[in-house]
Amino acid sequence: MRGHPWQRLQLQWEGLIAINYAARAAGITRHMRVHEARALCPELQCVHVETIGGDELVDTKDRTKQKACLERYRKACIEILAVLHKAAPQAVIEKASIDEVYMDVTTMVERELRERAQADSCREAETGEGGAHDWEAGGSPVDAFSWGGIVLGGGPLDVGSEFERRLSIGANIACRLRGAVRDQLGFTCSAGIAANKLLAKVASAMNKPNQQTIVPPRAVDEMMRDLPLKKLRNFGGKLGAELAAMGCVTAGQVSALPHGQLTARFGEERAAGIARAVRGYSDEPVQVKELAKSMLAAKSFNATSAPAELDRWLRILADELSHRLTEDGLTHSRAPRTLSLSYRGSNGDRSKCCPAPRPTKEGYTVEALKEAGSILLRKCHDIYPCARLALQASLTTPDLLMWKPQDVASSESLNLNFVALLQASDFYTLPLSDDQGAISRFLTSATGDGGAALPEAPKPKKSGPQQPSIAQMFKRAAAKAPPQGPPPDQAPDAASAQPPAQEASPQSVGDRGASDGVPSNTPDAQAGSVRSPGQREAAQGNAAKSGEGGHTIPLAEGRQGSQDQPGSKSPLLQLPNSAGASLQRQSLQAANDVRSSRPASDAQCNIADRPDAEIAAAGQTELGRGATDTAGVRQPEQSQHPHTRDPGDAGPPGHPDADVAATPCQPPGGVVSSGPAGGAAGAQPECDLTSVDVDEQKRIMREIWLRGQGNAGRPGSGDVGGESASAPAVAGDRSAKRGRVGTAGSGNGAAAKESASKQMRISAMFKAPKKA
DNA sequence: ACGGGTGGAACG
DNA sequence: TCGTTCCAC
Repeated sequence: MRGHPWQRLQLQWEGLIAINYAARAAGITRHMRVHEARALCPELQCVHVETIGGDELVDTKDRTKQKACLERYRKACIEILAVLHKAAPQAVIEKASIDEVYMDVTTMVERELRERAQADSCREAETGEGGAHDWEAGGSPVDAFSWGGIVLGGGPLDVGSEFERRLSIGANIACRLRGAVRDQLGFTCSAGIAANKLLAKVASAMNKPNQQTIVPPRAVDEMMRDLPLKKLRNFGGKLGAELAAMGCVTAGQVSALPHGQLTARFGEERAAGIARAVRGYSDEPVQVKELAKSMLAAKSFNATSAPAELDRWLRILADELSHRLTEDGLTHSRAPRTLSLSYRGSNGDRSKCCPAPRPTKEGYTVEALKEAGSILLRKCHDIYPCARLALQASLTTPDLLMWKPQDVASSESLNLNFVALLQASDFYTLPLSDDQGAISRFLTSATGDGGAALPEAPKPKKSGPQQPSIAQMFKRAAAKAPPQGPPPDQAPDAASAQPPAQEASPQSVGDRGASDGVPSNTPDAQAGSVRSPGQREAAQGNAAKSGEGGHTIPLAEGRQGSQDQPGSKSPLLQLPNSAGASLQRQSLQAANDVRSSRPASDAQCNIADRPDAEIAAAGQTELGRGATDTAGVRQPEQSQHPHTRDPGDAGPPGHPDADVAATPCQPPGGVVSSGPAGGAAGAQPECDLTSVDVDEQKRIMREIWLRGQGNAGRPGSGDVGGESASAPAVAGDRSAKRGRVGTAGSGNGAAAKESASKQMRISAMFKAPKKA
């Protein structure tokens, strides 16, 4: 609703689906009909969700002909994530929903703590005065208390408590983040700052429009006592109903239940989980999560038994899905694994699924998907009368990356986690633009051919000499961009000379949209603007050479003369986000998977609600990490009620407090490290694609991708270290950067093996989905 | 008139 | 491991 009168609400068909706070104050609620709402507020303006299908020229939203399209909100979500990444480069970010994120800002908090300590000791040395930081005077880089937020249990925060000092820094961060989102995108949000995700989420909802709430551990008991159970995540459904049947409406009431009653009803394990949750304890880690694992296009309609009707809807669903899938493939280098058709038929909701069809050289066409859907549909014998159809694809995880968890900077010393939940309820009331968006355009311009908007696919031609190498493609593209691109004669050959050091490009392609405060709505810019933490780190490490927005990846094809010589430079491509981004994102995911098996404390932010979303954050001490903590910070606070810990002395079975070997955190040499080794490993890019037109970048990425797909079916193609230009190397590990791409040759055997195996997985990714 | 998406657990 | 259903949000 940015820039629009508060009266505007969002409408879907006849019902209101997003109600801003001003309208709520007027008594308008969700699901109200327009005329009902207007009775309460005559000047009310409603905006319909964007739709696809039907006749686009007739502006009337027709439920019987069109389906809602949420693309705008997915894009906005990506924009928000990009802003958060930029504003909090070290944070672990978990996208919890389209308008919520959790952020673990532990490392940022600890860095701040270290800097303050350092400043203190400097001052002490200079002035001879005491070194204690003057928290209240705000002499720190960031004044701890100017942006705090609402402190539960009564403020201000206690500067005598280390934990509360951490919370205050977390609150500063949350506040800065909210400001960045608001300034750059126009969305307001709320936040909760607490010791774990559970508390942060609850807190973020406590003071709603555009505020943030801090939960010091001392306030938890009171906070939980009267908290309605439904406000607790996972307690809103059946579980909540069962507990209600046992006479419990608040979390406190459940806490007060006799021990045996819970276990009798739910069993030992589940009861323990419930008991912990209602007391505000949680050790669920914040996990790097930004990529959707599945995609769904669905439509409900009046029950019909006409096959042609279903066929028509199926086409519309396939159309939407095909474009989303193609876009996803291009930006994240992955493909759908399964395709499933869900329907509401005579026996209720059912589904059928099959391996996803492989993309043709047109990418994912409407036809391919629709055909697959039709086949599934024929297997549904109880489908008529049908009142709903949904086409869903599960996506492969691009496990391109095999970084060890310890390679990932953000996995270091987690003593305090923060989660930011970004909720933009106003999200759903974004004004419509004149531009209907890419998907609509596809539909209107090419009814029978959803691929019309895609560029002409190059003939895959068996890897003949006439097919330009990937390196050549990029080189040519770069050469075609004279204004910014390096002179053609300076773009070195893939196998020979080293390029001159790249100047840091002022801005990545992906940054352009958000950095100037003008939200960009083009798919290209959007896709490019997301950056994983890992990618950011890599970008920082190589900033001087690579340019901030690009990601350097080694080129797989062709022989590389000096592959195994230490310090030799492998030819590298400078890609704008896309493939490189997913690489590192995955590695972080892997790291987090590991981390989740040990005790981790978390904190969380919660950004919610448009005209004002909100951020919640939580902080807490981590248990189970000892002297190996790389930060060297020993937490004295464990007795101070870190809320990831169980109330009792002895943790219940499976409690994370159990001994867990601490994983020493090593800098990811060559990837994140900026030291000599890392610097050497970071070979110069062959050409800087950030200077190339975005469309051209996409076209190339698409070609690479399709090439890989095309090879998939051919036996023997796409092999590791092959000479063919089939599978592009998309790798970011150290050994690859040393030029060991695709070979299992000399040098460190293990490293070579690792590299080879990685290469294999990369190739596999470009092949057909399993069991195609 | 609870529509349109997501993610995850459980189960055969 | 796969296909399917159910659940929660």
